[in-house]
Amino acid sequence: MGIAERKQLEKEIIRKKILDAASEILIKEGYENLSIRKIATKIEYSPGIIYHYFENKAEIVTSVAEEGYEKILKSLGQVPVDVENPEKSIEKGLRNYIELMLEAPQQFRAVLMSDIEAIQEKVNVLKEGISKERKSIQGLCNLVTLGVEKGKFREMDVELTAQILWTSTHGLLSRLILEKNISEQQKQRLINHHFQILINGLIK
Amino acid sequence: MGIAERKQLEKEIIRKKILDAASEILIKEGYENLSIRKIATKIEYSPGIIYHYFENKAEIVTSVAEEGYEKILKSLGQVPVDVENPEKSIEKGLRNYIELMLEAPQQFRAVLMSDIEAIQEKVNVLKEGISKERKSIQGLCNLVTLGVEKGKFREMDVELTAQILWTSTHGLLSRLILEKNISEQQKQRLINHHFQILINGLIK
Amino acid sequence: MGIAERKQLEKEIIRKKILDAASEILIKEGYENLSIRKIATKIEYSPGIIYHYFENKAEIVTSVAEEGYEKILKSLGQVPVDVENPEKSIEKGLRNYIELMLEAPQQFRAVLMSDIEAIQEKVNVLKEGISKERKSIQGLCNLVTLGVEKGKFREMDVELTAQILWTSTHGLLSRLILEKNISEQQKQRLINHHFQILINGLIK
Amino acid sequence: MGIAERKQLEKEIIRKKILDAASEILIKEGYENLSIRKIATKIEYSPGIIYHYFENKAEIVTSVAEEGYEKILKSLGQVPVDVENPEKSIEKGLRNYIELMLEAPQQFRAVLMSDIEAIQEKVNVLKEGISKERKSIQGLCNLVTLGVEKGKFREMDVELTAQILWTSTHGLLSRLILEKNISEQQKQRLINHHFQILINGLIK
DNA sequence: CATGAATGAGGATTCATTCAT
DNA sequence: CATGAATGAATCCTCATTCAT
Repeated sequence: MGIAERKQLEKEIIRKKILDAASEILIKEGYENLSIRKIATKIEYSPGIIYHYFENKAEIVTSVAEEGYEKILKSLGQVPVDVENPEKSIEKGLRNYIELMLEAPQQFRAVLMSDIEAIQEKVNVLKEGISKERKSIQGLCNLVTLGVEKGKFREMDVELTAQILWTSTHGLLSRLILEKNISEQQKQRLINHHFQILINGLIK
Repeated sequence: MGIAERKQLEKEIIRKKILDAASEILIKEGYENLSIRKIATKIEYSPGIIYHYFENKAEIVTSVAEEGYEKILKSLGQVPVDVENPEKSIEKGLRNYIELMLEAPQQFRAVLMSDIEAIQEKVNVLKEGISKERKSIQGLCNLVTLGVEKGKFREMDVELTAQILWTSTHGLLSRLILEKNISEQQKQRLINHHFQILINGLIK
Repeated sequence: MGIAERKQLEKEIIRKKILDAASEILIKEGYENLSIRKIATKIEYSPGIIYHYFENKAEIVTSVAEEGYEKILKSLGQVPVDVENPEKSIEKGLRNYIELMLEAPQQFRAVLMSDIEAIQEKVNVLKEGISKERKSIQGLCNLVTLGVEKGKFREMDVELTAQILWTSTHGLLSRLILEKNISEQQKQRLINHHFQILINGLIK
Repeated sequence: MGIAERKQLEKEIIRKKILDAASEILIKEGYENLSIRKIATKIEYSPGIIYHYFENKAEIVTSVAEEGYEKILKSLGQVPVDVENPEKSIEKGLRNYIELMLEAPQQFRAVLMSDIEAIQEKVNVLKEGISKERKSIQGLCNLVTLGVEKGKFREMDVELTAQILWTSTHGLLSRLILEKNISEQQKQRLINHHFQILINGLIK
């Protein structure tokens, strides 16, 4: 490994450190409380140094959001496909997603509720043809297709269906995150009911 | 009109001015960029005067949110009930709601996507028993009840159903607002599909 | 009573109201928290009106201090003279004073620890010949004179003695007021010891 | 001298500058008129920078007070002990103290007449057992003990005596500081008389 | 490469005071 | 006589960013 390479690597490591610190603050304290100084303190470097690795604060936030989005993607993709009961796989994947996000609600907010354009570009999901770009949506598409082919689901536009499955779940999730004081039991009831309606909405 | 009355009226006008300014900033620049100073500049008064009309910033934000929420309520309540086809009334009401919110997207964000406690207290919707407090949910409940009684909808918990109808729509709406560059046509396709799945999810 | 007179009287009443309100705030919340607005709210008038009765805030504070000082004076003068044991009267008077001030510590601070010139002019006590002006010091002087004449006290400058009796007591008192967390018992021990030393300092 | 050291030194210098500026304002204008902005203007820096060197305003005030308190301590401790005549050492120490404080009257006020909790914690003197904590009181205690042992002073509680010696002197001093227009001669007469009474109050 | 001092602008509030009504 | 709206300056403090070292 040449010197240039090693330097590049080191640079990557610090970048990672900064992003991790930012992520942690975002997760623990929310976007309003994220500041360059806090990041610097956390990584035990000076505030100035951060500007060697990132143009400005916005770039950090965007990068964190990207990382967060990767996580989201994975949660949806990791579910093993139950070929006979694709609706079960859909439900499982989305439940996975809900659980994961409820564990890091501030990150969810940062990624999916912020209005920073750079983030939204990375995260958008409603465009026609998006299933070719986003693996998460693609996964849902595959499962829907399966359901249709098996004759379990109604005939319908597959991508649109995947999108609606996702936006609906997203809606429930964002309210679950914003509304405090909801009992665990009520949460579960809501989630269960959500899937009852959605899955029933797919089935013939 | 007496002097006292006129003064009262003038006071109301300035209050309104402040709220309008706040609203405009909220709509154009989002919550992060709302400041007392900005409001003052907009209405061409000194910052201090704002505290004549409002206790503090939170009260302003809350008031704006309340106004926004009133709008939301109305959109859901104004739909005439089609007794024979409650699912049509549900869809109409929620479509109304989507349209209205798409016209004032930042206000929607301010009210329904902000994490300000004072606001959330006024708009929370997931609590068990909420249908007794919120007219909007109550309206949905009535329509669902109707559908069940008519034998059109499956037997199910009415309040939970109303809540999920709302959160799902909320999810689609919030993504429609955050994702730029979606064609009008795609928007309509998504909205149509959304209701196809949801309504189908209710029906026997 | 003529109209002019009655108006004068009314004016006095409001002045009194303002001073009482200011006094109450001073006593309860201290000088730092005294504001024109708070006074206005308390007397249920508008802030503006206060400037009809007083030049500015300083004048109010000064007036309150004067009132407070009157109180202080009285506490020292009201003790019945024990001709045979003037040292007992001295102690009683000063103990009276301590007790009174401990009940209204903020007022004590406002009057005796503030550095507002106008107040200090009314309250000074160290000048040579002050015993002719200040009844309180005069009272102490009389008691000291009595002690000297009876042959109980050492021969000494009477006015200086009265002044030192007062400043010493003032010193104890001001520390008692500023230092929190002193037990009642310790307070009493200090006060007792204070008089033991002082009185012993007078006696032959 | 290494770079780090020099930087450290420079930092100390600015800290000192800030404290000096604060001290000066305190001395000239009193606590009510001390503000971060004023300090910044005086040292010709921006207000923000002050927060590099101090957590907040309170820390500045506390630091100034500490400095002042150090002075006080020294004045009381520097007097050589006259074993045969401890009363002379007591008087000398306290006279020292008076002189020193009269030279920096507003600093005295800042430290000993302010009601800022953080300061009071550092200078309180009336608590039972304080002689173990405060060297100044401890010094007085030693001298009093000496006097009692030599049979010159009456038998009495040593700590209480030290405390009263201090509070009495504090009382005289604070009045000397607050009352303007007292002739130098009268000042001296008062101080002399003060010690005559006090010392006589100790002696058998 | 890294520091950390420094700035300047901005954040929410509070206040004494003035003045048209 | 009395109001109360309005100001302007002040309060403490925080922040993203820059830049000499």
